[in-house]
Amino acid sequence: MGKRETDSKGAESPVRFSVDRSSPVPLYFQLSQQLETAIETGKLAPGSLLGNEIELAGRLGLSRPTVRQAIQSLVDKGLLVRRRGIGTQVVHSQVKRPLELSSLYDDLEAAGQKPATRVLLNTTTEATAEIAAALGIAEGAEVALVERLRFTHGEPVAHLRNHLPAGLIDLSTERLEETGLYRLMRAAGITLHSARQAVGARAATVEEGERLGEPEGAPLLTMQRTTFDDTGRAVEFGSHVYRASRYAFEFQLLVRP
Amino acid sequence: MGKRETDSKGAESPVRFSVDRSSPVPLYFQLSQQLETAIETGKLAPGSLLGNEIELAGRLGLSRPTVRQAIQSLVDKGLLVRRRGIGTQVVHSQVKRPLELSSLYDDLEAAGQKPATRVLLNTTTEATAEIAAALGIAEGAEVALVERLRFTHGEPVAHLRNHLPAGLIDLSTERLEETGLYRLMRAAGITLHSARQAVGARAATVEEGERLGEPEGAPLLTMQRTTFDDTGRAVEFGSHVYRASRYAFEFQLLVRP
DNA sequence: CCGACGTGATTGTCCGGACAATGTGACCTC
DNA sequence: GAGGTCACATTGTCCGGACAATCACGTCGG
Repeated sequence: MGKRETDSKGAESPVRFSVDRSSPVPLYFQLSQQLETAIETGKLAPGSLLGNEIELAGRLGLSRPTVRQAIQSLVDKGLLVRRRGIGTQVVHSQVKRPLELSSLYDDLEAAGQKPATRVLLNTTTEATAEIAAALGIAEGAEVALVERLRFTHGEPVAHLRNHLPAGLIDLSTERLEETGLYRLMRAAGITLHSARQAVGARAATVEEGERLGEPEGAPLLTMQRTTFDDTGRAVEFGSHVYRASRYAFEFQLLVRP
Repeated sequence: MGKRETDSKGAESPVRFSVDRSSPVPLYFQLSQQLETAIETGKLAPGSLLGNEIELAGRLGLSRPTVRQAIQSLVDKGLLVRRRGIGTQVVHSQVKRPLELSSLYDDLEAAGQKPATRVLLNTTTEATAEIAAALGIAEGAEVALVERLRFTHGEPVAHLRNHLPAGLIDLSTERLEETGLYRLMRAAGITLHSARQAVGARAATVEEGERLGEPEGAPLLTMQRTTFDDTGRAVEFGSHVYRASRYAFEFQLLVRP
């Protein structure tokens, strides 16, 4: 298919933006949200120019740095591309989410599935050497241990095993069956910052097969993840197993030059 | 007057930074690189404060916006955390790479392995419906097709199959055996922008097992990836298979609030 | 003794301007 | 007509300043 599209550059600012100076929401954020909405709804066509920053600033009654800040945030999101001497263009690829640190629960819910959780285990134990190393605590220290089965449409999808430092949050089995672990942590005031992940595959053991409804030797997706909050403290270590026949990781990622 | 004696912040600047105004390298970038180096080498200890922006600007002979720009770039990388009223802290978790869009070749090379490539196929073919949809071209259109085996230490690690729009770059078999595909594309002036990936697992077929030295039914990691350049054009569709016993995806990701 | 309050420190937001670097397109020369 | 040259448009970088928002901590009052 031809890449060339009708370069109708005549369409000058079909979209009207405005900011509310009495709002506590930062001006650049108001603008970036309006821009993002216009892009997502197609009001700003892919490939179209955005109009130069100075004129845009003048039209909105903002300064150029403020407009630049708004634009930059969308460039960081991958929605816009700046070209010196040309202007700022709307990227016309299907950018969705640049791989958020989301729980499986959120993933499934976003995919329109209705996730359910069965808590198999909710207790405390002593950290093994592996767990202690991942969480940065002493071997033998007390840690919370949660094992869950995650279902969609009544079918098991994954077996989730999580270790958390003792006393970090209150893990009620009821709430664990209602929502995802990350939501509970965020609700407890923990600000997640980064995670280190490893994704691999292996054959199912007999026990794993029984739990997940797969035969022995069936391929399973594995993920191990250590999550850190913004102080650098490890707040969670997860060791998860997914049915490869039912689940795959899908994500979008951006290039940061 | 009741001057404050608790001047604890004064002892917080053991590192000296400097900028070269005659260099064509932007000042904020010079500073951010020096900061990054200081963090990586441990000269700036994890958890330590950075000294407030105004003082830092004055010490370097820069303006505060410039210093802020340098700091912000490292905050975006996950190396620093800003706290209003407190200061800017060095994160003390082991941040490595926030999941770049890298080729397997670069991954292996960075891991200290010595990757080798054998080109199995380097030709053109007609796009199937799946390929056409992934690349956004017409079904039956001509596409380049490359199949490679990737080795480390003489052992096969992955089987890579790539489809590219016809005529995008010149795919010489020799260069494909020397380096990775992404490097060739970048060298051809293509600026990679984003990619959509799916990672899953499945059991090896007989043929796959023979190619990779695994028995039939062995678990394999699979990845499908469509890569886009900054105009939104799809430049590559890859369908890859990795030996799960020899390879796993490892990466770090950041939370973008 | 303990909580409310204020104060200082620091980052967050915003402004207006200046010049540099870069890519496009028209113009000019050969 | 082909190719190089130059003006123009646009983003990139940088400055100096101003005020607001937020957090830690010491002080004061109950």
